[in-house]
Amino acid sequence: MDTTLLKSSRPRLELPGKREQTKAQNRQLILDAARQVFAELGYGAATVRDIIRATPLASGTFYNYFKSKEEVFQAIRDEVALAIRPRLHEERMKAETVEEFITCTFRTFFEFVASDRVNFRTIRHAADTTRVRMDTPEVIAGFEELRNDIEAAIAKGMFPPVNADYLMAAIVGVAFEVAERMLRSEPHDPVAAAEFASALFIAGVRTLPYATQAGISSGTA
Amino acid sequence: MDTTLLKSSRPRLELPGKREQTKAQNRQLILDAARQVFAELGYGAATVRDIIRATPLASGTFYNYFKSKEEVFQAIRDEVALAIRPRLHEERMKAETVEEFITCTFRTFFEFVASDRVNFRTIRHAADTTRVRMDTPEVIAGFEELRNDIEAAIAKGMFPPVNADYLMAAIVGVAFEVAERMLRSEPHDPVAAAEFASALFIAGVRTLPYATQAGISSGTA
DNA sequence: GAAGAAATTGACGGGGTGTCAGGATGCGGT
DNA sequence: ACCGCATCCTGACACCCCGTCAATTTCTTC
Repeated sequence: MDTTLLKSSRPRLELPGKREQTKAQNRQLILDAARQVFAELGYGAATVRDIIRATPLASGTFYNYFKSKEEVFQAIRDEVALAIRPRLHEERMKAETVEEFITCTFRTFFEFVASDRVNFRTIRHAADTTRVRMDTPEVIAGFEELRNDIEAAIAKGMFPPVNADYLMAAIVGVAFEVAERMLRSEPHDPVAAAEFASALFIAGVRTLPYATQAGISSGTA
Repeated sequence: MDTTLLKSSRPRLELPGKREQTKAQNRQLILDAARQVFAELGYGAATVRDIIRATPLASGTFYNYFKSKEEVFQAIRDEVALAIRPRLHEERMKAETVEEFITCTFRTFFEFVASDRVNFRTIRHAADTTRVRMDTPEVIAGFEELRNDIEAAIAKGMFPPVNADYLMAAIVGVAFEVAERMLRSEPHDPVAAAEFASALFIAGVRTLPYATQAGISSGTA
């Protein structure tokens, strides 16, 4: 569709070459079909054949681009993770207080989810109760970035020395689970969700048990 | 195996009848095999044939007991939910303070997970990053019971009037995600996990935005 | 334009799915 | 003890999905 500078403008520096072009196009065809099919049937019920059938390509071609439906799913998730991760990291780096750190994390996340629920619907089957969550390398990297940011904030004295691993896990758990609830009621209200989650953690980090490694001791009363 | 009072003691009130017996036994055979297979291959890769092969039964017999591998999985999850749900509810009913309410919830949950990781491993593939979470009716009932308990606590004046739905979601999210982390490092320390999660929420509920329906207003500063 | 590289196609062997007719087995009545 | 019935078990079957591969088409390069 987006055939800008195909043969209209100067074919100056590397015009992609028709080979490269259809390659990128086919990949996109498959990804779009997969999003469609996953949203319709749910990840579990969807099949590589379903995806390729929603495409003008032949079944064998699928395997030139992805090894399995799992890998397509990963690619879709990675797209999402790559879109949001830098934003989250950047905002957290600018934070100078606990409040800013927590608030901007949740604010950005919930707003992203609300605006991108097509991708998030992919994860759940409509009529089914099965939820599939795939922690792709990109997603895991996002989690670890959060943990690193927490550790950096502790080092700066911004956070008390809490267990960064558990705090990261808790933030992730609340973010995903509350997002789920948020999507369940129209109209979506990412601001309310973010305020809720932020308040919980802002108060929480002040009283979390301190733990440099694995020891436990109560924080401030 | 457990053939107590089969033909030794008085065959008084309804001895189950051989038919019923083998039926219950076959069901258990399938469930045990399924637990084994899921733990070994992961839910996604496991197949009805794998399960039935780990059993002396024929393939067709499987479908006399369950419609699909999904239904077996549900049955297993329901067993777990039924085992822990009454315990959680009972302890929360006894709670007279926010601290007790929160603490006993997490304490019981994490100790259960640590002692029952066979069932929890079922949910994750060993080498794979795909996580499957199935919210069966029993599990959902457990979530709603938590929300009801929260609402009851609010009515009693024990909790401030927070958004019970979000609070429930947050507790669930933290419980599952922190449990995941807890299981990742040996030896498991459910006490530390519970202390962490409890501290977070005990402080949190004091400052959560109050919301009777969907409105938002800050709680105590 | 021809030779070569690269990508596409669809048929194929292997295996999983759910079903069903036929056989086995416990149950109740005589 | 035996028979007829209902129930359950069995494994073969038809169908579909998977991933591969030789043949073919399409692009690139000289």
